[in-house]
Amino acid sequence: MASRPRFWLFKSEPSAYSFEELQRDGTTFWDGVRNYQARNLMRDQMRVGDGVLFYHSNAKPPGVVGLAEVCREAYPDPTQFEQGHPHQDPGSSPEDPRWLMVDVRAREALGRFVSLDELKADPQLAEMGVVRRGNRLSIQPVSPAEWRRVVALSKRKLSV
DNA sequence: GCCAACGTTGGC
DNA sequence: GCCAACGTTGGC
Repeated sequence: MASRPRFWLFKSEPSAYSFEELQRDGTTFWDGVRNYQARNLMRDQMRVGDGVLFYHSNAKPPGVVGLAEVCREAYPDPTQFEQGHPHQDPGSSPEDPRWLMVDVRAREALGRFVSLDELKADPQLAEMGVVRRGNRLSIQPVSPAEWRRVVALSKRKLSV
């Protein structure tokens, strides 16, 4: 079988669920993904132990705040069946669930916050999904080199 | 608040 | 199957 991604970037709006909350909770279920591409990545590629860059979107500034890992593989997202839930999907049924989620567990916070500006400015990260304009995918594969680079940046003093 | 990017929906 | 309309994302 071909190699699969072992690292991911998960976007979350900190006003909805922040990395600090994940650290407090320890683990959480990643409900609410309603995009087929992101669902397929979870279903087909994501495995327990995969690394997760926790990214704060719609934040000031946006950027990567911490590390986490997948701790349970894809299973049905119950919110799709909840009456009146904002993520309810009347077209999905428990017999054939359309939407899945994984569980994630907090690892450590990064040495420091690595902003989107800094990711964009780094030539080694030019191919990273999150720096590309218009990329709205909330779950993205990250290469091993990109993972190492982001972690390395977080351990380095911010050059001004 | 603006708006570009992009996914989804539905008429045809 | 095309594509215009619409809704959402998310940086700025």
